[in-house]
Amino acid sequence: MLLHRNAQLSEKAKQAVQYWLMKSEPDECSIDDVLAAPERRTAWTGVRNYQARNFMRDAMRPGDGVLFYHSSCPEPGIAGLAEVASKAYPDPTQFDRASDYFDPKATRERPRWFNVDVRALKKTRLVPLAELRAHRALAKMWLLRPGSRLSITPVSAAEWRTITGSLL
DNA sequence: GCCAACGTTGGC
DNA sequence: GCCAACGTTGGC
Repeated sequence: MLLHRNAQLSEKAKQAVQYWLMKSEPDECSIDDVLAAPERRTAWTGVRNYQARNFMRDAMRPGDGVLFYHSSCPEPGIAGLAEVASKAYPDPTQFDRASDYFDPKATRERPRWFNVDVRALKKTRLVPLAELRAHRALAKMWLLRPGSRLSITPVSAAEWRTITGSLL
């Protein structure tokens, strides 16, 4: 019985859905753009920050929940819901000389940058950054840390519930 | 366009 | 390994 319960628990821990916030500049790729794309899906290429890369490469799993955030725009904030749609794989833009994201130090044998695919689920009302800041239950969100600029940040299950349950 | 906060690069 | 210089992010 004890063994059985432990097995169930560890299985549950392994499969627990994780949550993320991913920033995108709407001029480049908005929630509408992804919803309009084939299979409502896009490759999250172009991330050139090691911490954000590591989240994708080492932690993200298909099915993880994603808050789709619009940044560097007139109304920064959460604009939609999405999910991780693939495991991480080498970002093809690092090998493309014509790409802004070309990295001369990356090789196919030793890729430096990875990305996942993201599938858009729905557009939501725009939840402005100021509203997130004002919400006490979100005080510890990574996004809201002073000076935080990371384009991919973890979201706790409690934060996810707060946002999807009472803000959207 | 400003600027604060970070991250990266490269000389030493 | 230090650290100054430079580049980038991203809200305002």
